[in-house]
Amino acid sequence: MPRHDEKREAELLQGTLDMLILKVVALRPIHGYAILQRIQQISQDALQLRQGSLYPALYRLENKGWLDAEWRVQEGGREAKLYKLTPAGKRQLAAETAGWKRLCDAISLVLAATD
Amino acid sequence: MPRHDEKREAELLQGTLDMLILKVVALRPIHGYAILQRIQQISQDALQLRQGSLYPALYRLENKGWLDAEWRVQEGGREAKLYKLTPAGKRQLAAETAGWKRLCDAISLVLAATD
DNA sequence: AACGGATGCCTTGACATCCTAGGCATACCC
DNA sequence: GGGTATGCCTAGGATGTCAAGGCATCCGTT
Repeated sequence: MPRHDEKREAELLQGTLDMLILKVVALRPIHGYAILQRIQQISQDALQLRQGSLYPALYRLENKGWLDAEWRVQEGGREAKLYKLTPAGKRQLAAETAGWKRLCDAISLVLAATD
Repeated sequence: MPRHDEKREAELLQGTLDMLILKVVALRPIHGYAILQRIQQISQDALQLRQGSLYPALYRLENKGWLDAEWRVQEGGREAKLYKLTPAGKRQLAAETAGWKRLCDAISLVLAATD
C-alpha cells in the first residue's frame, strides 16, 4: 500500500467502524496497520478504511476498555502495538452486531416496501 | 406523536437517511411529516427518524434535484409541502440501493469471518 | 369559547465520526 | 543509497445527525 493513495470514493458506513475493528481484533491479537489490510482482504476490497480513521478509532476503543494494547517486537525486529479484545470488548462486539442486524433488517423492510 | 419525545437512543445508520427518504417518496408523493410516520410504520418502529434530521435532509435532496416540492391543500384544509421523486431522484435511489447492498454484503463477510 | 393534543413546517447549536493530507521512523530489496 | 512497504500518529475540516426549541392550524372535549 504505497503512500500515494489513488483517488477512490471512500466507502464505509458510519457507525460500523468500531464493530468491524472489534470483530477483526477478536479473530486474534493484531496490530493497527494489519487491521487495515485484514478488513480490505476479508471484504474483498469493498471496504476501504483509512489510517486517519483507524488510529483515532483504536484510541477510542482502548479508552473505553474494549481493547488492550501492548508494544511487541515483531519478527524482523520492528515494534508494533498489538491489540487484543477485552471481555468488555467481547460483550460490546456482541451488542453492536445485534444492533447492526436489527437495523439491517429494518432497512431491508423499507427498501422492500411496495406500498 | 406528542411533543414531549421520551428518551430513546436514536437509531439510524448514518448515510442511509437519504436512501430511506427517497424510497418512501418513491412509493407515492408524500409530505414531510408523513414520511416520519411511514418509515416508523414500515420498519415496525425499529427506525426512529427525527424532525431535526428530516427537514434538513429534504432540503438537501430537493436542492440536488432528486425531489420536487409543491404546496398542496390537504383534506381538512391545511397546507402541506408535497414531495415527489424526480427522474434523477429515481436514478439516485437505484444507485444508493446498490451501494447499500454492496456494503451490507461486505460487512456481513467480515462479521462472518472465522480466521 | 377555551384549551390541549395532534398535525405540519422550520431553525439553531452542538457533537461525533470520518476523511484529507500531511509527518516521522525503521526494515528490506535492488 | 534510494525506493518501497511497514508501522505509528496528528491537525483540520466537512458532513450528517441529534437535541431542543419555535410557530401556526385543526379538531375534539369540555
